[in-house]
Amino acid sequence: MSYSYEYPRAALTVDCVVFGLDDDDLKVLLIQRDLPPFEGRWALPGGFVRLDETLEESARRELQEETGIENVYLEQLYTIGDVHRDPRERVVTVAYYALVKLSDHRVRAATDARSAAWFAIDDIPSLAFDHPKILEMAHERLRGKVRYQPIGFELLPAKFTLRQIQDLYEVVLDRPLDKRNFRKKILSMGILVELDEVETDVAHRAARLYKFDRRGYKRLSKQGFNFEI
Amino acid sequence: MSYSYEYPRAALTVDCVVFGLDDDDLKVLLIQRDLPPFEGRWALPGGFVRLDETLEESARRELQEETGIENVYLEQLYTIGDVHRDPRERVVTVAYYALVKLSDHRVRAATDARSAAWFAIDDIPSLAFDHPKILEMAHERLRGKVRYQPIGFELLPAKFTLRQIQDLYEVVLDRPLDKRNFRKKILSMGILVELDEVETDVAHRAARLYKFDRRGYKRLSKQGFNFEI
DNA sequence: TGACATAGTGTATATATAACACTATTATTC
DNA sequence: GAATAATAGTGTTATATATACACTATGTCA
Repeated sequence: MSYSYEYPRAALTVDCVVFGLDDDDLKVLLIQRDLPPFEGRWALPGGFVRLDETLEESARRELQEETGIENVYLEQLYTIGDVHRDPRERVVTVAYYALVKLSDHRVRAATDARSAAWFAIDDIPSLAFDHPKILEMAHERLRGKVRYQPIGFELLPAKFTLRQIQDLYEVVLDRPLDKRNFRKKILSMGILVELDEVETDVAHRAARLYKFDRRGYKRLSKQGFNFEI
Repeated sequence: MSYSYEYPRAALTVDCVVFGLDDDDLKVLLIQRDLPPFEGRWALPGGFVRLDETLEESARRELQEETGIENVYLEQLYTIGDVHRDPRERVVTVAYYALVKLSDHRVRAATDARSAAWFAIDDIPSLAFDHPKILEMAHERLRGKVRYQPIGFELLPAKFTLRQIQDLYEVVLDRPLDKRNFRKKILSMGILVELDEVETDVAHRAARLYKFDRRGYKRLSKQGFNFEI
């Protein structure tokens, strides 16, 4: 079976930059290519867009097929259409990125990929295509995003400590934050609810638990507030 | 002549949201469609991506062909790929936006378009496809961008007054700004050079002229500084 | 020379950010 | 059960930034 068109068409793909939050490390999910071009090289998970799915659905499906990862919140990053970015033919790719909690997502390789694995952000192997550029872009966007939007609450358990949020921010921003200032700021935003519980099974003073107040969060997001930490 | 592929492919288009800065009005460039679907309806200028041009080159070419406008600085906005956004077949579009000085750009209609014209941002006719959504997105992005980057210096003449920049910002932000605070802020950024000249041919005290300091600007952009007005 | 139109200027207040160190609580160990 | 270890939790001060606000200066034109 083949499909004909009056004018030539570019192939359309999606690529995903999935950042994984380790306890104190930011990692990226890569797959090892099983087919030419760049056979054997590491690359961003991704693949061809089908006609019956939206771009985001494509990204989600490819991610699932190639790495086994599901249920992530993807955000569109950029569309790259340089004429010769793929040696075979014209390929335009829509890049997405996501931030997930690493421990929630055991990877497993599947179709089209020899294997999938997490790599520390500052120890990335040589990548296929223009994927280094895409990865760099996504990393920059992630760091930028943190500055004006609270991120990552979906990465925390339902109940969490303030220290856990701070760790999350420190990993993404890659710098230490002042505990008192951080707590002041994040509490003043009114998106956390203090619970009547503390953490258990720790060999030191137990920290208070909080939960995320989705309604307060939505109210703030609409106002386009600043989240300078 | 026809082109065949093993798998079906989406058509790939670009669409341009060009904002035009009038003296005290923000306008948008639209074309009237000359062909079905949506024949006769107003729409964003745009069209199919050719295989030998990048996405941005496509956008630039379509803009030139349909409206006669050239030499604008386009920025990628978003890629929209809803499955049924075009009634004919699957069409994925990469949207770009730009801000230009309206008086510099006389429009003239051309291929595929009955006519091209500027419309005030709050008086937009019913648009084809999902173009209302794209326009809304671009408008939001433009307003957001102003907040953290100095914009629009390329829209001013080589020598300009502080009042002219302030007008520009007031139009984009759609609210009045305090003259003293604005001047303080913009001068403190070190991207303007005070000239030894004043404007001429005005029926009142002449304002001092400034020019834009490109080097200072580049230095600042790299640091990702804030430009809250 | 007086009316007009816009240029140009400074201060006080409120708010946000940044820097900084000690006490409190709990589990564990001896 | 006292000492130790580990992290939780807490306020103040200094500095920088943002906001609000009104009058004088200078030129043109009638």
